[in-house]
Amino acid sequence: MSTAKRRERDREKMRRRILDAARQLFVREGFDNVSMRRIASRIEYSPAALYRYFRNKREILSALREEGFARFVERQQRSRKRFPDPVERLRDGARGYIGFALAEPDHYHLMFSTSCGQVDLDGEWAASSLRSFHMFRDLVVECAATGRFGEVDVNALVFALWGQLHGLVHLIATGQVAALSKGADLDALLDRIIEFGLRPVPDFQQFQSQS
Amino acid sequence: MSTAKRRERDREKMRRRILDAARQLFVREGFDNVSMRRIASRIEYSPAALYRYFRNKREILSALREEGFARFVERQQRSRKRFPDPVERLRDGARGYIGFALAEPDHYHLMFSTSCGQVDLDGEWAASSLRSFHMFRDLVVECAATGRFGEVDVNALVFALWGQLHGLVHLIATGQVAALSKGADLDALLDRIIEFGLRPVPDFQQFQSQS
DNA sequence: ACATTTGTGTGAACAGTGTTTACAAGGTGA
DNA sequence: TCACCTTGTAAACACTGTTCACACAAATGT
Repeated sequence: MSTAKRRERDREKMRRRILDAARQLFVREGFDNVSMRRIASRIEYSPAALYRYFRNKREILSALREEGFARFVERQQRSRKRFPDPVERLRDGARGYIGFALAEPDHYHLMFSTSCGQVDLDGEWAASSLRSFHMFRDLVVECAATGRFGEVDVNALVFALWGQLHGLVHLIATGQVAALSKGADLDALLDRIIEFGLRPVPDFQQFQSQS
Repeated sequence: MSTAKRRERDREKMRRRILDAARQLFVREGFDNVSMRRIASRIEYSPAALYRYFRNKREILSALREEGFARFVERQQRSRKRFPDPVERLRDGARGYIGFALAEPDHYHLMFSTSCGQVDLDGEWAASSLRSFHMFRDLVVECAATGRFGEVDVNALVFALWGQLHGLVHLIATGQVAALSKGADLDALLDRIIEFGLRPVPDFQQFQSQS
């Protein structure tokens, strides 16, 4: 009776072991520089064993990405509760995004950089990625409603802000910001960049000053 | 006497043939999915022959990237002459950058996407990439001088604008803009995004209206 | 003219890759 | 006890990037 469930658990345990081994290796050496044989030997199994749990190497990466997105969404949603002002949340979200890329570069790279060669909008990606996209979109809609960004088309605003964040994080994650602005206070610099990106439109009147 | 020069020319011709074959293949199938054997067979040589002209596969990619950057810089410098106003040039540069990514996705991908796995700041990249970075930086400095972007630190401004552009192009190049905003007029959307990204700071007075 | 050096192309091999397959062992359910 | 199903494996397949000893031709030195 319960053997089925125990076997299910064992199976999940094995998947975990594979994923953990794979993540550690991928992160340290990059997806392409890690072979199935290495992953297998790290958990002391034969290479073919991995194929009982994952269809192929890419599927291991996909599973790790999925986990990364889950962690990311969770992290962002925690901040969501704390700030009532949507712009404040956007600011915090940007910091969180950058912080995530800096604090967990392993997950970040797995999620966004690894295997850029293939643009994969084939389902697997869509599932977890679309969720965070919609989260972001909703937030931007709220921000647009404050008038801070003028009458701009929401679609344009979404891509402008998303692209901005995405690009900045990319520059940071690839070390170009650090390399090209040596000696500067990185945290302060990032705050200035974020603040500039969120600057209100010229004719924005902030009428909700405390009262 | 002239035999040396002729041999040099022949050598260059051979390099060209290899590069052309490699580019066509890389672009269509991605760096990792193209083998040295395929490149070789496409120009009807043995695989080992390629190693007389390039140290390894990565060096072929590097050479192609170099060419891509040359084309890019040249294209941007042409626009540079046409517009006296730096902000206008920035706008045009952004359009040019996006246009380049859309019109020559092969070069674009070769330059920015391919082989993201390895962050390569090892000389080869620095040479051609730094040039276009400095071009961009100079332009931003000019823009900052107009006051349009307020008193913001130039460094922050550079990364804010660069990241913005970089991220946007990435979203476009990976098809996410097209996919997520189906049916919208892409050109108009992009213009709105660019315009939003270049919006002046709230207290900017445009005192140079014609006169 | 001859000998020698130099450059170019090659087949075969090496060490590695992702993945498949035929097969063995062992627990599960009837 | 018997069939079944899952898990693990060694061996193989068809690749990969790269190297090397070797052949051949053209350029050079004498």
